[in-house]
Amino acid sequence: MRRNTESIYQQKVNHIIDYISANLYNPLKLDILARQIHVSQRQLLRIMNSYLDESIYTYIARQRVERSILYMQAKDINLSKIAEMVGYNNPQSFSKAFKKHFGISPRAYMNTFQDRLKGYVKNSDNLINTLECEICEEKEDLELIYIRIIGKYGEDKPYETAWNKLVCFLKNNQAISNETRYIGLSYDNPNVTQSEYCRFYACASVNKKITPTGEFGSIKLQKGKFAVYILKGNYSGLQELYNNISINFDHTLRHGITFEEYISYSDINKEKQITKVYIPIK
DNA sequence: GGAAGGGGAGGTCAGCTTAC
DNA sequence: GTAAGCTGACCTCCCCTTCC
Repeated sequence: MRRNTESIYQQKVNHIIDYISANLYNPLKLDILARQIHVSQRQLLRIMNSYLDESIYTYIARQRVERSILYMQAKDINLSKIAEMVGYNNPQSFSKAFKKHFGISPRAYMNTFQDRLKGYVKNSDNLINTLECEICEEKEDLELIYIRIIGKYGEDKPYETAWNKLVCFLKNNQAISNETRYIGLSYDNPNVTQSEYCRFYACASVNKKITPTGEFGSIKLQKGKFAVYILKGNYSGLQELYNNISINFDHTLRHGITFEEYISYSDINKEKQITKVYIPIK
């Protein structure tokens, strides 16, 4: 493939992936998506097949049922509502798609999840004490430039390559300053999404307008309140921290905190060896 | 000449409706 | 929650044209 074409395609893929992520509850017909990036429906299929390693239709269906898992973790939402929230017009279609993907019905999955929570509550006091957590508020939206990695979280080589590419891109655009923040966005829960499909965005904040090209994209983190978990030392304890946070949902719920969306990010500060994991909250 | 992109045809399957 | 039947959207293949 020609270099220029590849660069254009990567931008189109970035746009479509971000569009799907933000519009899962809407009809995502092929013609609508094709219009988003000004290509024919056939060309859209070709481009996405080659970059996603799965058809766009499979990708959308997978995103929908995986997103539904997150909504199931909130109380007082029934299956009909969840089906609607992830783009299904009726719960039957949602149930069918869910069972095809996970092998069990949504109702069975929710029951299993509630049982796990009950087990967690019994032992929660010890766990709570091991987590250092604070609430912070970001006063301004954060403009970010990102490069996407799809694959197992924490794989050294692709992550190092991505961060190096990002820094190089920023340097070329004279966009690095002392105030630059390096942020990792984790969009998928590896306990739900197969590791080879997990999406991680290596991001850096920018305080001037930059037009992303090729594999780089731009994204805005909304201002608001966050629960911030802090990991001191190297990254070897990061996985354990994420595990603790994921089973700590009930702890946060009992403190009046609910999840709006499963977008967490790590604020990376290599000099101080501190990683902050942010969970957006209401 | 090779890459990119479109057209057509036939098969497949997701989604919807309905019934239980 | 499950199953059957129907419909339309999607996928795949092959071939052709256009573009660089």
